[in-house]
Amino acid sequence: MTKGVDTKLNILEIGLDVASRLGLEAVTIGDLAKAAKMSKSGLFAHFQSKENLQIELLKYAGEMFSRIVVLPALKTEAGIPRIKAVLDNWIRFSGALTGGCIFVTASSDFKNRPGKVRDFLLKQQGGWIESLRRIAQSAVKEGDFRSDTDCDQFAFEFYSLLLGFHLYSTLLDNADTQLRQQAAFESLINTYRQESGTQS
Amino acid sequence: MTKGVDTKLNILEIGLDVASRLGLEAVTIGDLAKAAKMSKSGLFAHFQSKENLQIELLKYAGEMFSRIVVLPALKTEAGIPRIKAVLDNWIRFSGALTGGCIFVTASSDFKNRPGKVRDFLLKQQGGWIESLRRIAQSAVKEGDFRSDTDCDQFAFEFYSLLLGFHLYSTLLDNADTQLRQQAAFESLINTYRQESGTQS
DNA sequence: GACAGGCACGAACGATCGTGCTATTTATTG
DNA sequence: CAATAAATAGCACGATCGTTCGTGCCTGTC
Repeated sequence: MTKGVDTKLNILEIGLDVASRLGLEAVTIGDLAKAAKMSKSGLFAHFQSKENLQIELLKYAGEMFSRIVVLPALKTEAGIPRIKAVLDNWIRFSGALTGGCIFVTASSDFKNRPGKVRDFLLKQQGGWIESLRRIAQSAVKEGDFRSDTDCDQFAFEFYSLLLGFHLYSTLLDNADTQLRQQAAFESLINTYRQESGTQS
Repeated sequence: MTKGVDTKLNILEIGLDVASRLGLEAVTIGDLAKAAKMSKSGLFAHFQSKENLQIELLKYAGEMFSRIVVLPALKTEAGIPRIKAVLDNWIRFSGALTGGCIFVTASSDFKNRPGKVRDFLLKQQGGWIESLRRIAQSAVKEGDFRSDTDCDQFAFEFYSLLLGFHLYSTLLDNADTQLRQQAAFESLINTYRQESGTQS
């Protein structure tokens, strides 16, 4: 029973990279089998359909996302430090895949492709935005953000910056992107910052 | 000579919508032919390859983009009003296609697909960002933006907001997205605004 | 009324798509 | 080591992919 699991994880690992590059819909059973050095049917047997494979890829990526981005951030001091941690972790997660964050790619891919994959992706994205909202809220409670902060608005603006970073760093290979992202983040934080104590 | 051109424009019009929904790579000659009520071969004859079709779609979309987004903005009063015009026009352009802005979709689709299509898209995206930079620069000259403004940085942050809006409005069907976008835009503008005269 | 060119069509190509079946090999267990 | 179960491979399927080719229909010119 243990051999199958290993193989499956290997497939998912490889598939994740392919999906991040070419898109979740463009992942082909044949290509994936070739990349995993397996036969088409041997690989296919692990999933029961392509749709299932796509969902399992998203699930696998979701666990990776929690492990790398969310959970470590929650162990970081609440408030602005935690938000900074989310940013750094997200960039690390996105950089770990050849084609960048698979959720961004998949969102573009499935925005108009109804079905179980889209439904699953929507749930994941909803959870992610909700996480951002909660982290902003903890920053309010901590006194780092102003008490009248619209946390959903913050989530929107923060995620937007990530999307901008993602496009710049995957499509255009602009060398300054990291610096731009850094500057934009600090500017965003300053917009929400509670003006107590020293201020630059 | 005029019949062929008409047909071709019709194909491009339909293809643009399909490409905005499913992605530029997922546009299938067969599907497109069905949508245009033509035979596969009849449609194919207008282009000489799929790659060519994709490039012509981008070119067609680029002209539409200039006509709807950029040119009208340049006729608007320079400075913040012009920037606001770009924003409004972009949202209108994006909303005119079922799947949103085709360049955002295509960027995700071709970020790791080397070839002529990607090269062409890159040139277009470079031009667009350059336009944003220039418009920001004119806002500096007009005295609306501070004189130490990093115009490329503004372009990055502005485009990021558009990407955020795009994802929220195509994938998630959040009702508040338009308001979020509006608030984020004003917040962004205030970050760059020259503090001369009255200020809210 | 013969002729030309532009335009669209149907049929067919090799390749590949996702997905079943049936063996055969490989692991696990008694 | 034998028995059993799990994992993989081989092969074939109908459908569709991008592309080519030959043919016929229009429309206008001499």
